[in-house]
Amino acid sequence: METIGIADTGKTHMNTRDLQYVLAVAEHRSFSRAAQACHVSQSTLSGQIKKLEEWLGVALFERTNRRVMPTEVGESIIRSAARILRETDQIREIAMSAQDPLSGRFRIGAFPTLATYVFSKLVSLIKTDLPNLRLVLVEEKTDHLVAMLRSGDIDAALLAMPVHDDSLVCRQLFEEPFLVAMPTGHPLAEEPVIDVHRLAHYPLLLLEEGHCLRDQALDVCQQHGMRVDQDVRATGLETLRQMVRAGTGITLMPRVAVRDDDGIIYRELAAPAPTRSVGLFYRKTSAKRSVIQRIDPLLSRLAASEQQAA
Amino acid sequence: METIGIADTGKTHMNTRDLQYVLAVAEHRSFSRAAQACHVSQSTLSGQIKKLEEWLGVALFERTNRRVMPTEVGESIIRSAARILRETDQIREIAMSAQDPLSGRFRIGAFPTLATYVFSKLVSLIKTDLPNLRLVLVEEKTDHLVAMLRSGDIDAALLAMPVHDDSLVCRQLFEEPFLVAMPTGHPLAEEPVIDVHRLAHYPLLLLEEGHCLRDQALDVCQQHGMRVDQDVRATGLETLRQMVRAGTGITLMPRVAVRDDDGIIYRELAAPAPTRSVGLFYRKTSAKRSVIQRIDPLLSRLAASEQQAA
DNA sequence: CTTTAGTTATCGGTAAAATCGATGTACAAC
DNA sequence: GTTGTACATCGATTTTACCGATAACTAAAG
Repeated sequence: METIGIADTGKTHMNTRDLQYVLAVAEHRSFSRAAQACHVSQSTLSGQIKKLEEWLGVALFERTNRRVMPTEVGESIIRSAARILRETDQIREIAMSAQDPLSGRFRIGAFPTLATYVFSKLVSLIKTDLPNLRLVLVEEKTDHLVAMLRSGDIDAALLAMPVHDDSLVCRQLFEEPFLVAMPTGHPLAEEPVIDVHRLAHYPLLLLEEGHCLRDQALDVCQQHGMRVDQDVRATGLETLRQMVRAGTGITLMPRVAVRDDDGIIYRELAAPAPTRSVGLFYRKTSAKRSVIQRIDPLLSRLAASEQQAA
Repeated sequence: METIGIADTGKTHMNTRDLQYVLAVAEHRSFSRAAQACHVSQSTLSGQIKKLEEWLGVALFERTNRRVMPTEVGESIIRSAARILRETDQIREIAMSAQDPLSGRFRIGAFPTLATYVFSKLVSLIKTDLPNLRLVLVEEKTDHLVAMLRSGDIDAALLAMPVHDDSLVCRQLFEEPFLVAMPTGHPLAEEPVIDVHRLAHYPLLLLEEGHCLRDQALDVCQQHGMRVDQDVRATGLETLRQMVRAGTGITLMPRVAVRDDDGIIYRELAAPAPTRSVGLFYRKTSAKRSVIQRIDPLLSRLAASEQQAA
């Protein structure tokens, strides 16, 4: 029969197997040899090719008993089929190389007053322990990070606890005390350890709205009846540090941000010292849990070294 | 379960249907809506995606009850899947547009002493009647054309009959008488119609080996005891014509090649005049039979106009 | 002309896969 | 809690792919 007109074969979709059959026939120029190559019976291969041809409404091959050759359309379609099979191979390759989740991309976020001090160390730890992991670092304020976590824009985030979001789970990493930062010559600098109540006399400099460090500091203030310098809103922790050095006031500073610094004196607070708790957050459903499980101990080591440095 | 490790799902091949499922989920960000869009039940779609994921060994989507989002690998694979579906669409388009065989490529051959005189007319006929047909013309000697026909390098050929090849079929087009071509002033020119036996006195100029016109002329010679000028072997019909004009000798010329020509006189041969029969040859199994059936009448008209011109 | 060896096409039965509908399970909102 | 809504799972059914045997055909050899 001529292959004009559309036969309803009930077939709805193409199968890569069929395309391989087609390519095999095109290559071997024989149904039976192609069938051997595909490890199916000749009848199966003939039948499948026939169905495909009926579905397409065109003959892919011109059959002689001595020879099988592609038709003109067949040639075009064979080229397309080859492209498709290359692409399916690529899918398998993508999947294969992703079998090892440690060689993928991992997007992790941290809020600004932590990110600066943690990311560089995190990067060097990851580089040695998980060299194939492509790390993407995101420094955003906490609210934004939570939104990104939920929408899948990042895989994990270092956040100050607590964060109330049922779709997320958390592993606590370290508890970090706040220290008092003051300019050299400040009256409080005379004591090696400062009782929180002493701070009531000195209005605290804070970061602008939205920074969780601001909220944490505000918490401390409210608990101990401290005052806040309402006129100053620093945009970043380093700016805040400069202000302290310039004698504008004093502030609370998380320990990660503490460093030897001309013009500034850091003093611990007396127990029970106010702290902030940092945890690693990720979606309960995250597909990257295996990566997270590997990163977790690294972060713990990082946390331990922080404690030790103090 | 984590998607690490290779699960043997018995699955062997990818189906475009599955890829459409994947794309639908990626688009609708929901299994149930995707299922609706694909006109299958949600259970089917879930099951198929799951099987695909197991086969690939990676999760394509991260599922929450409120949200479905592609994993990192998922994104890559979704892009590949989109490319594959585009390509399968193209296959269908190729097949569709080939439904009309009259818009394809048609490769036709003719032997040299015919091609020159027939192809130009054939082209103009096709251009008006089958404007979408892309015509490829091949001028080769008969043996080569037969080989090309058999191997599928051309779809049809105009050949001098008979051609003995069981894989080919033939439709006779026209029977073409040979005329005698001689220089002006030749003794034979005095008669309006020449009896074949008169030619015995004048050795015939012939084409070189391999040309079917040579074989045809040799046949005529043997049948009527004519002689051949063994020293001359023209490489083409126009060369032969120049030789005749130069007075080198006389020759037989098929009527298609006859034209008003200074220095040459053509004379018909007395009945039963020797002829050559030209037919259209194509493979029994040719996928282009529908095109051939449309070209056939055009060739007949061409043949008729030849007869009439005489 | 008959035989033989090689090809593709076809048929019936069987194994496997896709599908459906119903149900299970988890989560979020109220 | 309760309800609503999502995805996962299960068993029965339909559809599909597959095989083996065989038919139909061709080319070449006897």
